[in-house]
Amino acid sequence: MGTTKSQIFTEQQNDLAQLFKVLGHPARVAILQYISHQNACICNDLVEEIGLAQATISQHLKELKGLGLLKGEVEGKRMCYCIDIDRWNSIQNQLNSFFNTTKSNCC
Amino acid sequence: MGTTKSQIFTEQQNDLAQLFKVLGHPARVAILQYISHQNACICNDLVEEIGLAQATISQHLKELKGLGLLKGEVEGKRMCYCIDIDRWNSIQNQLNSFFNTTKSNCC
DNA sequence: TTTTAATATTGCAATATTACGATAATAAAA
DNA sequence: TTTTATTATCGTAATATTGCAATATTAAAA
Repeated sequence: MGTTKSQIFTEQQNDLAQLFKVLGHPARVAILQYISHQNACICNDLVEEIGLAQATISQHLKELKGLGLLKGEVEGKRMCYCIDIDRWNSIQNQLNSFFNTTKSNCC
Repeated sequence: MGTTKSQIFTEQQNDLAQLFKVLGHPARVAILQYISHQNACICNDLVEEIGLAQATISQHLKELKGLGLLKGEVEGKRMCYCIDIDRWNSIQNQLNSFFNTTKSNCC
């Protein structure tokens, strides 16, 4: 037990839940908001800005990268993380499609 | 450790993350989809439909209720769970507002 | 080459989540 | 009133997540 029984759900349901799950942490919400207001991002800024340890920030960035929401570019010894706007839009569409199809049949 | 450091984030960030988090489980996605296609819902149907134990389904329903997404009506010895459409729309708006404000400043 | 700075990875402790059996609670039916 | 059916709650086991210190990695700077 303790493990989500993914095999009993459709791929679409698992994917959608995964999207929500990655966005379901205030640090990751804050990271996305901060990056979007900088037009660029250096990880060390985030450590000061957010107030979590460097290792923790790096871990959260990894999850956002895993979803394809962030793309990282090496700039010397720094990393510049940016939001992948195509992926961003595609995810927004997926979520809206879920909301719209669900509500249209609602009692 | 193991606990999210909510106190370092804004209320808005915590609330938004909480919304995403509750939606971030395939069983809860499946429950919402199933309810919306029934126009009404009896918990026992869900147990058969989803394939998780009754106690587990009841727990997931509780989380969705906690978010205000579901409203339950007692019908004799049954519960009829419905999606609260106002709350549903309000959550969809919150999410879209997050997506739109974030992307508008993106690099 | 050595040092320095930035980021990633590893290992671990603490807490949270998921799932389910057992049981309680509730209300209709017999 | 007793039984039956439905849903909620409790207790617990298994796994996942969060967070951080320590360390590794990488590349520029000295």
